[in-house]
Amino acid sequence: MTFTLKQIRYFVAVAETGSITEAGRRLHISQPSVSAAIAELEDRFKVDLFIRHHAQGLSLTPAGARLFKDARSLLDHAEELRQGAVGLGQSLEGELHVGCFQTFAPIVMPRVIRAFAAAHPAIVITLHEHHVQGVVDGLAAGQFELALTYDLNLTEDLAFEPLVAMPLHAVLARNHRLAREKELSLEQLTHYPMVLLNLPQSRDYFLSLFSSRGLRPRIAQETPSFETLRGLVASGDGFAVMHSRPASQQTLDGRPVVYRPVKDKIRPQSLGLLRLMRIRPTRRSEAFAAVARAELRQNPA
Amino acid sequence: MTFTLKQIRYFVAVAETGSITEAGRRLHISQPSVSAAIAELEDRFKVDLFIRHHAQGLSLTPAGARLFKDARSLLDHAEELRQGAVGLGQSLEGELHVGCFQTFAPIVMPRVIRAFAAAHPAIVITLHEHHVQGVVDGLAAGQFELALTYDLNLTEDLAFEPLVAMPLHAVLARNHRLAREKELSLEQLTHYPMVLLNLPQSRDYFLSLFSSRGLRPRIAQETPSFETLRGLVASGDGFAVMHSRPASQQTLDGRPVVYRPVKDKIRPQSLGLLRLMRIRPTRRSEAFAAVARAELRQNPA
DNA sequence: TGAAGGTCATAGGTAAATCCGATCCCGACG
DNA sequence: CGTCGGGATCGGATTTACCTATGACCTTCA
Repeated sequence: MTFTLKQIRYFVAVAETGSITEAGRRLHISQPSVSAAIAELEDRFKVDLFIRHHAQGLSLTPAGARLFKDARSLLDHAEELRQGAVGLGQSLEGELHVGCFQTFAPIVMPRVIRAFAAAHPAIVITLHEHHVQGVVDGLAAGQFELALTYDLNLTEDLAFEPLVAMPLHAVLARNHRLAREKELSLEQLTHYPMVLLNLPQSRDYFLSLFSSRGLRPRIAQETPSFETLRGLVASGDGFAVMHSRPASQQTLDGRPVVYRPVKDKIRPQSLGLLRLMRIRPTRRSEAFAAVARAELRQNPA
Repeated sequence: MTFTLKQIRYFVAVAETGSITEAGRRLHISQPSVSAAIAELEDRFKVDLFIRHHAQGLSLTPAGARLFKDARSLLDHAEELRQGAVGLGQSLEGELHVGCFQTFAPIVMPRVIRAFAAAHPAIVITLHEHHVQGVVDGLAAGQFELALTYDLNLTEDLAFEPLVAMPLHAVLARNHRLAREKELSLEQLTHYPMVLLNLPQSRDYFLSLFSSRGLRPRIAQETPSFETLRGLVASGDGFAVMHSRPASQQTLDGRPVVYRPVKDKIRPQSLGLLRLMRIRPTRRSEAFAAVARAELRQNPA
């Protein structure tokens, strides 16, 4: 049907050595094989590529000389692709796409990325922030090969490696009545209005924490934005509950919020590394996982 | 050892269709063949290129997506080479290298090339002028695949197609004593000084015309340049003998020369097309040969 | 909750391409 | 003229490519 890279390789070797026998030696292959490859190329292309000088090798025809240029460049191109392709899995250079649950992306990713950049300056990371299901979908769609997220919406073909246990906290304005308590119960909280994070999974999750205990908090506000949520809490619209707990106790508009542990027996949310079970990890993603482990285990958010 | 163009083709088809089965259909090939090709690529490169979604096709991993770009460009490159390669023999476009014996190159080539350019405007001709042996060597070395020359220095592996018989002429200044004669004999000429074309083959050839008849012309001047030769003749340095006979009777410096047939029985020199026996001609060189035949046969120099 | 249908992977058998050694052939060269 | 050097050809063995059939698994729909 069409020519072969191998034929092109043989052709280039012959053109370069001016001899089929010598080309065979160079390619660690027999002379008849090379001869056959050249003959087939000439047959396919309906052009004579070489002038045979009996008993003293061959030289290119004008047509052969033209093809020679193209052939070498094609071989170079193929070699480039091969280099790039093995690099795709092995090398610690190039790009790495990482997914992250959007709520704590601004909390943990800057630290992890900074540490990673220090360890692997040749890898450029692209961060993809999504809600929980979006992270899972992105993994499945191949948008990124590794993600930092909660152990939510997991399925059979996902491999989750927990890194940090994140217990539930209540978020309060510093002047909130309950801010005096060291710990809080969900029951206590329901006496006050609540501000709810409205993301596809989070919303149901947070509400279920209450409803499974027969509690029905009064929702004063909802917002899909984590920072807006903190702002609403700080300005007195109500309390909120969250697993992620930023270092800063200040909202973006400069007001103070406080975090108090929830004392109900609630399974801490697990922040960890998520990847597809069946996909073999690249060296880059392994490297990222190592950095994330070191960074988050020793120094959780 | 390394990957195959076919594997790349299969890979691209799968990436484009998002399905191994569909790619197989598109390639007119069975699904397991495609599956095997992909598996081998992933094995060679040690990277997973696709995420398998059971019962609903596959999608590219980030690594696969990177490779996809390179792969398509490599395929394009290969296709270009193929197009160019078949074009090398078949197409009436591109370049054609033609050799020509230098003495009559300025006489016949302009006409032939003009006619050829009219018939095949997409082919650009490169002219290589040499002495007779240089033309033969150039053919053998693949510098050009076709030449216009005399039937001299021919060997077994050269195919010569005579086009025009060129009888021997004497070249004289118009005021030369012998210019009055309609025809001349070599014997008559030897009474006057001779100007000799000094080219590797021509020199021996012209001298042998005389010596084989027991004549020894007196050489007044020698020159390797055809135009200089005519100039010397016109300015009275002597006569010359030649086979080629330009339309113009004027030398480059404007003086008149005349041509008179030589009446001795001398085999006319044959101007014709020369090519290598064993090399199959390209369509372009066939086209050139046709034009040269038409142009020179009907209207010899 | 099966059943049907679709997808990719694997297995086994066969056809084809690839490769090699031996040999032939043909100019070059002494 | 005989030898040599190198390309082409031949026949056979091995490897590769391909196909059909089948298995495993998932999705979808009744």
